[in-house]
This record gives sequence, C-alpha cells and structure tokens, in this order.
Amino acid sequence: MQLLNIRQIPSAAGPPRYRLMMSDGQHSWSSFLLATQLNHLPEDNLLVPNCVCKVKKTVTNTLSDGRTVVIVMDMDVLQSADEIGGKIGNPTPYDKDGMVVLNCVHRVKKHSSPDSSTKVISIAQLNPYQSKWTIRARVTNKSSIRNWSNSKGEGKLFSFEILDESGEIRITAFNKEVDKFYTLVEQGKVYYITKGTLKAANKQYTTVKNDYEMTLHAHSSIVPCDDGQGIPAVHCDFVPIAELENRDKDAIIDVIGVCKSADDVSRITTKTSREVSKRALNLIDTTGKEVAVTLWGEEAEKFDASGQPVVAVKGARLSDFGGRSLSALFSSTVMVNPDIPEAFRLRAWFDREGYAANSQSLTETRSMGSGARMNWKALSDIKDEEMGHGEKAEYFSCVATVVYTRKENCLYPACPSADCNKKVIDQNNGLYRCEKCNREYPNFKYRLLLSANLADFGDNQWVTFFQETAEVLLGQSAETLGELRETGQFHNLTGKWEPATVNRRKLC
DNA sequence: CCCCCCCC
Repeated sequence: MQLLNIRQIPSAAGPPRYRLMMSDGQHSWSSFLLATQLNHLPEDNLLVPNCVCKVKKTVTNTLSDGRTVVIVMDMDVLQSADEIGGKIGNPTPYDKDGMVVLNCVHRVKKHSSPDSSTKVISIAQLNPYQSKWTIRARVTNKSSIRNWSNSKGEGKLFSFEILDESGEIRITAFNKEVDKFYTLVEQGKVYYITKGTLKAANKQYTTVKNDYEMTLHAHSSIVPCDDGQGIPAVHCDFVPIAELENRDKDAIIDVIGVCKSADDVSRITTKTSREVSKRALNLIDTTGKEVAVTLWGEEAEKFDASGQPVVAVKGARLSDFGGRSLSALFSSTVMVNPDIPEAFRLRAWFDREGYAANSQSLTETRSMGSGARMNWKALSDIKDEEMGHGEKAEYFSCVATVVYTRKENCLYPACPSADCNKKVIDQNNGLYRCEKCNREYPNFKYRLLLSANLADFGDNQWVTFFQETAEVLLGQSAETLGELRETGQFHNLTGKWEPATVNRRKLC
C-alpha cells in the first residue's frame, strides 16, 4: 500500500501515536494506527507520504460504536517517497468509516472489541491492542514468591513463563493475584488464561522471546486444561559439555549431565551485603568432560547429590570463571532425574563406564591446581611485583623450603559453630565465649594458624598456613595436635623436617 | 507495581 498521509494524534500519556491514511491504488482508508514499536519509522523520516509499504502484520479492533481500526504491528517501507514522487492512481475513500475522525486513542483501548467471544489464540498473537482472548499454554518455569520494598511501595510477586506452539511469554502476578494463583500454577501443566494485561517487555531483564509480557489483575482467570495435546513440552537444547569451551561467555545454554559430585552448601555475602546460599555441582556427560554448575538460594539448600542423579539445567549462564563454568539464574529450571531420553542415556552410560572415565573438568578450581593455570613465582617476584597490594587477593605457586615454623600459639581453641572459627575465650567456668557469635559454648574445636618462613634460591617469605594447609604441612590433624598438647606430648611433633619431604608437599 | 541472577 501507499501511504497518503500520516499525522500524530493526541494521546494523554506514553509514546506518540500515529494515524495513517493508506491506499491500495483503488481505495484509500485512514483508520490505520501505527503500533508504537514502529514509531521509529516516521520519526526517522522513513514513513512519509507517498512511500510504498509492505504491511506484514495487523490487528483489527472494532470500537463500541462499530468503527473499525487496524493497528499496523509490522511493516516495511519498500520504496521511499522520493522514489515514487506522488500519489499512485486516483483512489477513492473506501467507505464512510474511513472518513470518521478518530480523535482519541483511548477509545481504542477502552472500548476495543465488543465481540466477547473468547477465541483461543496463540501466544504469538498477543498484543496490547486487544483484550478479549484466551490462550492455552504450558507453564515452563515458575518462580518462588518474592517480596519487594522500594520508594514506590512494597508488595509481593511471582512470575512464570508459558509456552505454546507459537512462542513463549512471561507472566507476573502481584499481591492478591499471588494469593489467587500461586498454588494453582504448576510447572509443566497446561492452562487456559484470559484477561491478562500486555505491556512491552523490558529486554534488559529477560531472555524470554517475546516483545511483550503479561501482568495478571483482578479479572484475570487461569483454568487448568486437562488436554495438553498440541502444546509442546518444555524443550531443551542441550549443549554437550565439551562444546561449552567454544561458546561465548554469558551465553544462556541448556546442559545435562550426571552429578558426579557436589560441594556442601555454603553461605556467601554478596557485594550488596546480602547473604545467599550456594552450592556447586560437578556435571559430567558422554563427552568425558565435566563442568561446575552453581545453584543459588533455596535450590542450593535443597539439592540432594546422593545417588549421583542426572541433572538438567535449562537456561544456565556460561561464565569464564575457572576456564568455563555455569551458574543457574532465577530464570533457570533445574531438573533432577528428568523423565527424558537424554537422562536415561546418560544414566546408562555413567553406570556402565562413565563413572570410571578419566575425565577432565572445564572448570579449574584452585584445589585442582593443574599446571596450565598455575601462576609460578620465585619469592623475590612477590616483592618486586608488589603482589597482593591491590584490592583483590592474588594467587601464586612457588617451590620453597620451610626454614622455620613459629610453633608457639599455632594451635588455638576456636568457636565450635560450623563456619565461625573465631578464637574463644575460656570463661574458667567450663564455658567458652565467642565474641563473633556473641554466645558461650560448653566446648570448642582446635584449629591451626601456623606462621612459617619459606625460602627459595633468592629470597624468603613469611606465610600463614591456616587449618587445612597447616595439617598438610605438619602431617597431623589439629584435633590430634590438641589431644597431644593436652597430654603434654606436643613438643614431640616439632622436630625438624627433611627438606626433600617438604618440597614434595603442596605449598600453595 | 519486579527486574534480585550473586562467590571464588
């Protein structure tokens, strides 16, 4: 069609709206409205009178007074106004509808579609310009309930993603709608959904492939659909672990593997001083490669690695930490022993041969210390390069000899709580006080903090060995040393070491 | 109306 006229119409709020008069050469008609996502076309002076357009997608709304409005959702400008030069043919007005002045865009929104039939449409057809529809879709991901509080107010929300044969969309429920729908909405199930509000999705926050997202409100309904026929199941596009080496950092990928091992859950403090649980899993697949996947929060706390389950993560983010590693996001779905062929194949492979495979991990951890990532230094380099003077800790490896250990006070009574390790004060009443936990305990645990001087060919360096490394160096556990000290035998373990023995120990 | 995706 040829654009004959375009003008901005009054709109109270939001982006400007443009009304178009189009012609097919025979007739002209002016009840076209440009969807706001196409506003760049007139604003960049591409959509100007006389240009010829290919209208690719429209939505037709009938107003309460019977007038028809066509919203142009997608269009290309095929030939510029300059190329055409003028009006093509002598089009006559299509009908009197086209002559009615559309004076306010709000009429379109408020009185759209008097037809109240709730025809089932597909997710791809959803748009902010029509409100009477029903969709039928499967829940592919569901968040937990989250509370927020900011300058605008506070409340709670949860969100979920749904999928049909045409596409996907994210839906968010707030406050009352959380109470109404949270338990009803189940991962993997199919529902009829009506009367959600569509708005432009902020792409900054989502990987869901849709220009819009939906908010539920008081009149929204969600009804379970027993027949999921024609609605695709959650689809994963699993990337073989070995292939992760070739993918870009920050890529969002699906992965599946046998959870060969898993860290214990631990608590960390984020840069914004929030505490969060984390747990890294080690997944292996038939490529013989392993990769670390970090789970967060409740997912980390609840994860049970016993029995080496098959774990699939949909929508994990690839990181370059330690070479290559993965992190679950809020938008990720973690599935343990999912009922899919890939999982059965992996189980069979792992139980038959994979468990014994001489596998390699794409994720180097410090404790692994394979040669490739070692930062070898001579002790003099540490001073010359001012290592450790910056904000961040720096790590290096060296070969050195222990020339002296400061054995006085290397063993101390520590807080017995799991992650504390603060030195306790003997209250001399059978109780031991931890200042950090601000409480008293009937017991304590022994811990090591061993100061030693190391020397290589050119320099020496004082270093501190904490618990685990001191135990390696001494060849004794802190607990054993504690017992020996209590029975007066501690001095027997402080003799001199053979340099050859020391050199073979791991002094990282 | 949220928008947090963290840590080594």
